[in-house]
Amino acid sequence: MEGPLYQKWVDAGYFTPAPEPPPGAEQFVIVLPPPNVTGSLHIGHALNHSAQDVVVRRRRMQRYDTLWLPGMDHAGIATQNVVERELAKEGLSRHDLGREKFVERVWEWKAAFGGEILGQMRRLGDSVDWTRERFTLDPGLSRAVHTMFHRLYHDNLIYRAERIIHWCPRCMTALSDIEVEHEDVDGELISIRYGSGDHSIVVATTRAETMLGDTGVAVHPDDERYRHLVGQQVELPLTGRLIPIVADDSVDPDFGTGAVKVTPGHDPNDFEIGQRHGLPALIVLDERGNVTAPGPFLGLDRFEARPAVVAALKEEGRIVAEKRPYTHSVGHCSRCGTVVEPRLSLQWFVKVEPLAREAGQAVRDGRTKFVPEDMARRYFDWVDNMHDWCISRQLWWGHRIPIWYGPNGEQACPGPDEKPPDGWTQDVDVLDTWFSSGLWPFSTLGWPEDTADLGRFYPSTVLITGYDIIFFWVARMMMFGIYALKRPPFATVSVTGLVRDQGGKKMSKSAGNVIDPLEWMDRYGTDATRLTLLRGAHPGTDVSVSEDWAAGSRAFCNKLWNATRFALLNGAVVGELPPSEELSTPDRWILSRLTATVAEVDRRYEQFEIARACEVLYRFTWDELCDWYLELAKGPLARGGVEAANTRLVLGHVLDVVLRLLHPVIPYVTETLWTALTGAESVVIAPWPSLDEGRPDPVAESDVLTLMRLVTEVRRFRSEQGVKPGRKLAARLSGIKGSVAAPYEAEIRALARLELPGPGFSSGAQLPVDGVVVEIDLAGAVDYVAERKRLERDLGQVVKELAQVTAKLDNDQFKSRAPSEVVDEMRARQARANIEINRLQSQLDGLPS
RNA sequence: GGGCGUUUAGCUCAGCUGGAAGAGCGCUUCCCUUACAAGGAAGAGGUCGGCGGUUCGAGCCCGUCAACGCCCACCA
Repeated sequence: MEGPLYQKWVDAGYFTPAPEPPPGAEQFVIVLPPPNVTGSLHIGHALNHSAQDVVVRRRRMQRYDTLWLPGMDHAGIATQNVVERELAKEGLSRHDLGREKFVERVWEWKAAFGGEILGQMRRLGDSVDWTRERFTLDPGLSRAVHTMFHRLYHDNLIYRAERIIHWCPRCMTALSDIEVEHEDVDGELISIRYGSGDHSIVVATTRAETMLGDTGVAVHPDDERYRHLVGQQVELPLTGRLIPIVADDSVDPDFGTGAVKVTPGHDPNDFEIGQRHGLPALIVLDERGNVTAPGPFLGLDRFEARPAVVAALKEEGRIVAEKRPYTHSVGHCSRCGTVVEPRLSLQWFVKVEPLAREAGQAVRDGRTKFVPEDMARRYFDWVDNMHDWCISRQLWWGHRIPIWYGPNGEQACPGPDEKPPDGWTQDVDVLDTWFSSGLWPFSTLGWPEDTADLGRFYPSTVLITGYDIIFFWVARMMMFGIYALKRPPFATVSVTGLVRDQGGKKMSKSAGNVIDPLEWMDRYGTDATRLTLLRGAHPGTDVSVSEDWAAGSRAFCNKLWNATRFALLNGAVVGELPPSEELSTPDRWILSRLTATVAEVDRRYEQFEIARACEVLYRFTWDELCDWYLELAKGPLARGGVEAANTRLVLGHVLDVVLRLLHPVIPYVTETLWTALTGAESVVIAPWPSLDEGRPDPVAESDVLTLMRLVTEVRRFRSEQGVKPGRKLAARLSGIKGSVAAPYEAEIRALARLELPGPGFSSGAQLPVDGVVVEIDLAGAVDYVAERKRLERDLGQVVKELAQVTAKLDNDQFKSRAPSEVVDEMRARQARANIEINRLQSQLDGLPS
């Protein structure tokens, strides 16, 4: 039913806000983190989108002016890689096509295969406004990107400089810090002697090949071992070059030999040392990672060059100690896994400090709140320590940098409506994909134009996202939003955890523990999949999911289905409820429990405690509604008359309310059941339940508790005595007259399977409960076979324990106690066991055969 | 190297401001009772990671140790 229902909702326009904001309605806007155009729905999306959908659907039912805007990110490197791989199959590279043709090809790819995830979002039930779908490369959004760049440039917040950046030799582009993943790698620390005799110094390195680019050696200024060498020159092996020894505070005298080889062209620290001491930066690796230094290594790949350089050094007797295993952290390209190479290169940067300061301030002064609050700390860690952001990428897929260069080396940044001077050429690089993502909360609404949507829907109310992207994405939206519109882009950032497997491990393809939400939707249904994830979605904490949970969620949906079916078969209707005085105690009880449920569910939702809300609803529906109320309703329904009419109304009402409460979590099942129950158009646009729809009734609650205790006591007695569930017991309920349970004797008898006492009744067992005594005639009622089996089992257990007494004492006690004590203890245990055996045996003997 | 988090029943996890230990799954026993066997009824199972402290009272607060996990990072 899922597909047609979703289509019905879209066709009816439920997810699209009214053309004009309804008078008096407050806005509720949620920012969808735009998935990559190459993406496919994974379990993390499923959790995140479900959580967002819950919040949005509830607000919509509460009659907020609600917008959830969908769209996709062009995902620069990721997408370009996909298309490049496709071209490779045809034996082509992007250079064979040329820039224009290649970009065309990417657009064709997008039209044919991109955006698969949008269909998957429909499937998941995301109640997004498809009429406002956006893509980061749409003309409007590109205009926003250009405008933003233009403004930042003229505010001196964007600059171009030669810096050491992370370079991916496979993608052949610069990367920002966040596109690099650090991983511990086992390497070797190699000690090399530079210079000779008194004029020599030993340095340590893990990247031997970079020595080809060394232009100095640095030591700590206070290091006595090397003081005499500072200012001198040593010979760089294999090259014959002389390089100076400099003194620099950044050197740790306790690490390695206390002397550092300085490679300003390929190491960020070394670059800074080089700047301080006027050491030139040599580039010895090209953009593919091949050696460019003249000599025998020219053209070798960096990983071929490393052993080759070591071998050559060895031959010259330059390797001092044996190479030592050394674990250190190495950066990898987050897109392709290639080891990144630090490389000096001319790139564009955003000057982050002033923007990040504002972004931090907005959270510090409470304009934007984190839920849970602790998550703000992670955010501060990030915004307070951000480096300048490298935004240029040597790619073709993306927003081209809006800078033009003149014939004499001038540069200009015209605005989106200005023309660059004739004959000038545009920068060939594109912008980091996160640059446009950072504008998402307002570029999607028409900024920089002063559109109606922008006024109506900015800033947004809440952002719901996993903590894994707080840093790069959230921080960037905050910086840009505050810069462009003077207000942070959202009032609340609600953080969800990551989805993990049953062992709490992160899901990854290599670990083979990935759960595919699409497969779950096939096997358990979309609603069960959503419920499974949401039942674990405590704010900010990771969710461990498993098949068991999914099966449990499916069972819940099924339970709800069957309960509603039962209600409809018995004529449940939604209508005006009779006054409480006319209702039975169970009717008043369930209405009272409903009030409590509405109140608690609402409170939990309000605080993003979706898991708690689900739990409360689960408990109410299953334990109270199905296990007790439905059972208690069967009597009145069968008896007919006013009782039955009232019960039908109460049942219809309770289901009406509980289905509306559940709708945000399990939209499809609730839509089907609620429309069947009410005959109304759709639960999507039904009003959110209010407290008025329940009736608190402490007296009914306590009375029904008594009734439950009576039934449960009898059931326990039956179970313990081995009475078959099907067998009815003759019983007298003495003292029930005048008790609160009096009107429900019939219900109690039905639920506990008790018959009226007949002639010759004899009271064999008495169960006192709240002033009522249930007297049961045991004649012929007890299943002595079952009782005998039970006693025999217990007896066997005690005999076994007796046999183990000696062994247990050996293990546990013998060493630490005096032998006489041990013997005493053993005798005591044997005595206790024998008493128990005798007791059980005599009970067994006393049973009728 | 820095920061954060977790540790409660066999498994996965709740437990709000300290006031008599909870759920789901699994397990045991019985039951196809006309909404539901993807179900019903009744049970077993925990020294709340260790140690120390505060308190009339600690799963919850403080200290400390341990194990596990995550994030950040320009340690040659």
